[in-house]
Amino acid sequence: MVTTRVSIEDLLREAGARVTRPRLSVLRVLLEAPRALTHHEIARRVRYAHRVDRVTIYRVLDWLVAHRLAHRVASDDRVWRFNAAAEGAHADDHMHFKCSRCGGITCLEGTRASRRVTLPKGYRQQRMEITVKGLCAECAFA
Amino acid sequence: MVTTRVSIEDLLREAGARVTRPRLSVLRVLLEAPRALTHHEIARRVRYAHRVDRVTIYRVLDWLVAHRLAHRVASDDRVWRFNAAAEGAHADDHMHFKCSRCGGITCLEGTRASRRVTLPKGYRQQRMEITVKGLCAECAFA
DNA sequence: CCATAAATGCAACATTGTTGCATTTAAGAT
DNA sequence: ATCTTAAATGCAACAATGTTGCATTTATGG
Repeated sequence: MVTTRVSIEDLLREAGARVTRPRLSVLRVLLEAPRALTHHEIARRVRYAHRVDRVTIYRVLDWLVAHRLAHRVASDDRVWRFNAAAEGAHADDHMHFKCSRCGGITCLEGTRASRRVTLPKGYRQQRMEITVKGLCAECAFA
Repeated sequence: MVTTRVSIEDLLREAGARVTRPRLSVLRVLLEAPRALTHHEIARRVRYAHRVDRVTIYRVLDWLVAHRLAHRVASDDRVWRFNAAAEGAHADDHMHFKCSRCGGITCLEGTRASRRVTLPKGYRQQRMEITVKGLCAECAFA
């Protein structure tokens, strides 16, 4: 995704936030990433440009998620991953893919993670989370 | 599930393990639980009877999973949960349900978590993990 | 009862994330 | 351009979950 600095600023401003260097950097990193990134990966990329505290990055990520500029993706390795959701139109109802070799997580655009299921008596269904496990193109090739 | 002490011993012995008090206790706790338990919940129940080190419980759980006497279930709260799999026949291919209020996780017996999905070019599918979110009977009622 | 490998307990460490609080700063007001 | 102030940041300490190294204890076969 190609995004100029100006439009990243605009995204933040439209959300009603102060435009700060940590926010610009984190959002830019997410927008440029081809897949969901962990806090660790984000911090590494951000710090490559300039120093930002880990706690600040956690808080920026929380803020981005709360303001729907990013998605938070769970995984079985107990580490949150984050995706940019610049368009805001990114429905939160698709499957995710997790490579069992490199651990990378990507959204499976065009899939639907919703289906009515027969639950035990008294249970109420709200939504569904589906993760497809396998090998990504790079790991399958190697 | 009703299980006598003798049969729990047999389960361990058949798996080729020494029969020790921590293993008996942990497996018994899992067999008696109506849903998947966290390490914390297991430790609390085991220690109610006698003192066992946390590390030992982690190692017993690892051992049970490796020997297919238990299943390990991931969740978005970054905490592993464990189910007894006494029959060994418990296919590892069903959906899970997670209550968004109490956090409890149960297996949805009779469901299948496998479906072929169209992946990006070069990707290879191995399996699928499906979690249905909602309210369990108790929380839906309250 | 003995020998021994396996299991346990303990302390220390690792990773991921959170909280409290003092300091700095973006952005509107002057 | 400067000032004011709430918002954002940085830092230190803490919390939860899980792992590793190693000395001690113990279940089991002989």
